[in-house]
Amino acid sequence: MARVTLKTIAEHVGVSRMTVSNAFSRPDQLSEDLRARILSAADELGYAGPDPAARALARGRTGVIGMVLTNSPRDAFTDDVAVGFVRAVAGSLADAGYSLVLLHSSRDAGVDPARDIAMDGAIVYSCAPAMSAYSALRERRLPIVNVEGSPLPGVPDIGIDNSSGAYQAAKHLVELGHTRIAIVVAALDADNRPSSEISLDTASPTISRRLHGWMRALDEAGIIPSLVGTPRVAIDAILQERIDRMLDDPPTAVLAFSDLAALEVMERARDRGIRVPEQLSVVGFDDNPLAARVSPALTTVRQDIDAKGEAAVQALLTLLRDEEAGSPPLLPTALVVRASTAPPRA
Amino acid sequence: MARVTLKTIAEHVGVSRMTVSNAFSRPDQLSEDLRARILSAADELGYAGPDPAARALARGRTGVIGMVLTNSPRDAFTDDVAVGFVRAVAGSLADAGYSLVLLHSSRDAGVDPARDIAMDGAIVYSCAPAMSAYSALRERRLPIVNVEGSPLPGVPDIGIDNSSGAYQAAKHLVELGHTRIAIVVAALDADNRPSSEISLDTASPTISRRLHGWMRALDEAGIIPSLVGTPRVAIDAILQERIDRMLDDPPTAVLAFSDLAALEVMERARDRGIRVPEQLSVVGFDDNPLAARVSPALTTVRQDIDAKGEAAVQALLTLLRDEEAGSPPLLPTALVVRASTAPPRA
DNA sequence: CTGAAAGCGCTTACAG
DNA sequence: CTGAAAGCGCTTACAG
Repeated sequence: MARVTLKTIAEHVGVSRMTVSNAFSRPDQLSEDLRARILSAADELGYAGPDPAARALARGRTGVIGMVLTNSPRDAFTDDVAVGFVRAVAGSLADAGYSLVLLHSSRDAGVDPARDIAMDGAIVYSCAPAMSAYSALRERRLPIVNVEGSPLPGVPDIGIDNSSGAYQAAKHLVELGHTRIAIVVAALDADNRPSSEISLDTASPTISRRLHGWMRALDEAGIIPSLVGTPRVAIDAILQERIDRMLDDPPTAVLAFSDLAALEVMERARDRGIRVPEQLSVVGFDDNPLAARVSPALTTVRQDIDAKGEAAVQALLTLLRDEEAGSPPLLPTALVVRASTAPPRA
Repeated sequence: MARVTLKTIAEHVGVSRMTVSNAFSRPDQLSEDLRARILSAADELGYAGPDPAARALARGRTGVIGMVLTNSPRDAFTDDVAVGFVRAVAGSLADAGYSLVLLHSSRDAGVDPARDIAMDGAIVYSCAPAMSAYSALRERRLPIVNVEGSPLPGVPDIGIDNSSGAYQAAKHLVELGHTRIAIVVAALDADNRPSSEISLDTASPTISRRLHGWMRALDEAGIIPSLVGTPRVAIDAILQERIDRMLDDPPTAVLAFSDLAALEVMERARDRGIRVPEQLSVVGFDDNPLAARVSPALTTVRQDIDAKGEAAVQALLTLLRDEEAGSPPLLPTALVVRASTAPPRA
């Protein structure tokens, strides 16, 4: 049995293909009675509706929006903040009738989703401008929105105020009286070295901005922190080992690039009998739902991930309407003081 | 400036459109030299490669696989297990050169992704067979794989052994000597009633199987548990309130449908000064990464979510190759005893 | 309210 | 190694 198409239905009912098309896509273009006859014939013949691929070509619209994540989906989905962002974006997109496709960066088999997947636009999340997916999207002249990335000419940027949040976090430690402070980051290769001795350049725009905020507050207080980091973008064995080394001669306070990293520090401190916050203050970033749950509850910097997702989708929808979309102001961040920070012991 | 297509390049170079097509899609079909000329002309003219929508129509293949989640992406992504599954599937799919599109169930604006998005196949996760997305996919005769769902004729099923895992969990409590046991679930409306008094029918196949396992072990011991549940599929205010009510006159042990629900019970118990495990034993399900982290560490049932994702993708790839794909055996589950369970106090 | 024409941009056999 | 023909299944103006 050949495939059932508009044509099959048209011949069956005795009308033209395009009347059948109208029956599905523009109900107001034909009489109710004729439409009912067409629909019931379609049903009878097992026709599920116009073929989406053909429709996409003819209409020039797919209903799909792509999302480029820093790494493979496997890595990205171990990061709670990234997951929260995907969730918010998928939700807002669904409200607008779009579906979200996850674009991996292929190094693998000849396929490059950013180049080969049919879509109407894309959201690029926390990516270095050099990423190949990025250039593929730009070459296709697809509408794109940049989230927590480095600014690119002509591309709307969405992001939180990382720098100000980090500044508040570091300032909080300074005000508590800490002077021996370590900073724990990813995407930066640093094994317990003073910040004055190593380059603060990192491939991650987000971490770069947080570093900037922390350093500004510490600079103001004349404090030179030590840096603990891993070249990878996520918490890995290298970082864990370096955190351990840091705890051999612990600072009195730690600024971590994420709540997950902060928890990592807290757990390792606990294993060694270093008490938080009495002996070690720890500040996270993100306000992961976990942060309020652990004990001691984590002092951290809150960001509104739902708002970020919504803002990214709104900017993209504006672009899809062929309107200009500027970059909205940075979304606010706020220090949330809980129980993991205290003055250093005398 | 008109859009740049194969034709533009062909005219520019002075070859036919299909030679240009070959340059991109079948490099072995033309001389290296000609191909280089074509590619550089394309580059110069700003041609990003064959249009994916047109290609999809001509090839009958999109490179996209859909995923239907129980609810809106917003709900699904609050569930760690679902997120882990999406992660595993997206990863395995990427390895095979496919991208994952998240399909929401529209009740909203006329679009129904399961009907309207171009894709090569779909994975249906933990859905009731009645879901509209389901029937849309079937009508389109798309290859589909069913995960943690109710069996459907002709559709491969992937799932873990929920029933056996739950049996082990309940058996563990029985062996510790518990007789006053409560079961906490979602997707089942039950406000602290004995299991003998209410129907165990639930819309969730997963919870239904877990219930079956728990009840079997308890039946064997002659124990009638009380049931605490909410009609919604996720933890909500109703469930929290009913858990609170349960703790007014607490059992000595709780079987929870997920680790998150177990944590909910533990937190509420702590708030009231009910000690876990001394006064209340708690068993979760899933072995969420959190489970080992909380204190006391949670006794739970482990499932291998990565294996589940990989199995689903393998089954779908088999179908896409036009081969028969049967349902593999249920993936194993195993009780992991940690610190949240103990014998009841004398 | 209905239909004939042109086109969306590519690929798949098939010839030469 | 290269190209002319047919087709993928639909939709968009435009006439009538």
